[in-house]
Amino acid sequence: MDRLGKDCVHCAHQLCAKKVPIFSVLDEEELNRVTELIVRKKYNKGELIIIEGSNPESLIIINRGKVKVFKNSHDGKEHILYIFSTGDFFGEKNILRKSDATYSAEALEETHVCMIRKDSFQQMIRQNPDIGIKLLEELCRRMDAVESMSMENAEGKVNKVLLEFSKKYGKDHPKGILVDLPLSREGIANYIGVTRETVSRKMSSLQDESVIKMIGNKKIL
Amino acid sequence: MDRLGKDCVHCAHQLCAKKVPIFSVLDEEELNRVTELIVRKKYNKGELIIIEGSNPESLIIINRGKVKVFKNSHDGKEHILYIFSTGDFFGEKNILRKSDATYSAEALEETHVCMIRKDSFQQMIRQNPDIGIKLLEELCRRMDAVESMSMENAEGKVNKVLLEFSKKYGKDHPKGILVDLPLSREGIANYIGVTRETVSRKMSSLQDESVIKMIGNKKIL
DNA sequence: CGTTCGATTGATGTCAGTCAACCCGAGTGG
DNA sequence: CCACTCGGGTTGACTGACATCAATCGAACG
Repeated sequence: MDRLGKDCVHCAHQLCAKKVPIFSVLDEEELNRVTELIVRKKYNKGELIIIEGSNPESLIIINRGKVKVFKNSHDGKEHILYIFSTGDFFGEKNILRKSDATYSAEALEETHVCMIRKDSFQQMIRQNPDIGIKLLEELCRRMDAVESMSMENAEGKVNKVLLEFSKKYGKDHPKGILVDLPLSREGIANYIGVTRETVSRKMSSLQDESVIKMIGNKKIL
Repeated sequence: MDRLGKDCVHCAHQLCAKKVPIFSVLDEEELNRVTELIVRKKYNKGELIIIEGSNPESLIIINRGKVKVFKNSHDGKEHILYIFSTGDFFGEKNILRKSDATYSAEALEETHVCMIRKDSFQQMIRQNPDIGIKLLEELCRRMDAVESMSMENAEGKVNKVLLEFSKKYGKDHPKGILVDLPLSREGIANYIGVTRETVSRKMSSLQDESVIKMIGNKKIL
C-alpha cells in the first residue's frame, strides 16, 4: 500500500481521481464519493501488476508511471498489447467478464496506481453513467488503433509506432521533437509483432532518409 | 423504412429491443421507452449501410440478417473487421467519437436494422447505466477476439475463424457440425488478412487430415 | 579496462503472397 | 440439350519480405 495520502482525502484527489480523463465529468462531490472507493498501490519497475491466468477483480488506473500489458503466445514469445501511462486505465476486462485474465501487466518504472473493485465500479457507473460513456469512448479509440495497425506491414508499423510514441512522449526541441522511447528495440518489436532486427533495420533506413536521428535510445524527429 | 410495425409498439418490441442482448437488462416499461427512440430500416443484399468517410450518427443494431464491416487499405484491398448478425450492434464509434467513419458496412443478405441516434443513445445510457455496462462487456469481448487473432499465423487464423463460424453459424448434424459459411474464400481471406489461395490451401490440408469435410461452400466438422 | 547486454549488420531460410494455369458449377443463349 | 462463358475455387511454381541465425559493435557500468 502506498504510504502517501492514505488518510488525506485532498491528496487522494490530487493523486488519482482528479487528473484521470474518465472522471473529468464529475463534480467535486462526486469525486469525493469516487475517491472513497479507491485503493492505492505502488509497484516498482519490473513488478507484475496482473498475471495471466489469475483472477483479479479491479479496474486499474495509472496515477504515475508506465505499464506494459502483454500476453505470451504458445511458442513463448511476448506480445505487448498496450503501453499505458499516467491517466490511462486497464483491467476493465477483469470486472466486466467472469473469465481469468488473458494477459499480464508489468510496471516499466516506479508506478502508482488506483484500483477500483468490481462491485464499487458497477455502483459507480450506475451513479454516474457518463463515466461509462467515457470508458466506451476510450475503448473505441483503442479498437481504432488496433484495427488500423493490423493493416500495416512491418515498415508501416514501425512508422506508426514511432509516430504514436512521439505524440505521447515527445517534447519540443529546437531541431524537432525529442522522444524518450518507453521500450527497447526488442520491446518495440514485441509491441508491433515483428523481430528486433527488423525494427533496427527500418529505423536505420529512416535515419538514412533523414526522417529521424537516433541518440542512444532517444531520437529526434 | 421498414413497412413492418411502424405503428405497432408490440411488433416493434418483437422486432428489435426484446431480443437484443444489450437490452436484456431492461424491464417492460423501459423497453417501451427505448423502443420509441428507435428507427427501423431495411437493406438488401449488397447495400451499403455505412460508407467510410461519411458521418453517420446512429448506433445500429441488427434485427435480422448479416452485415460485414470493413475498410480499404491504401493499396485498395478490403479488410473485413467483423461479421455481425442478429442481435449484434455496430457503429458505436459514430456516436462516441466526433470523427468520420473509418469503415464501411455492407449487408450480406436482406437485413433489418434498428438505429438509435446519438442524442437518444446518450439519454438512454443515462437512464439505464446497465446498458452501458453491457456495451462495455461486448467491446471487451471483441478486443479479446482481436487480440488473440492477431497473435496467430495463417494456419492458426484459418483454424480460429472456422471455429468461430462453427460456433456462430453451425448446426448439429449426424456426422458433426454443419456450418453454412457466411463468406466466400476470398471473404474469409480478407477477414483474417491473408490471400484466398492461402485459405484454400489451409482448408485443403484440414480436409486431408480429416478435420473437416467440404461440401460446396458448406462444411462438416 | 573488461564485462555485459542491447543494437546493428550480414547471410540464409521459410512462410505466405503473387502469378498463372486449370477446374468446376451456374447461367445464358443458340 | 449442348456449347460457351463467367466467376469462384484449387493447385503449382516462383518470389519476396521478414524471421532466424550468427558475428560484431558499442555504450553503460563496475
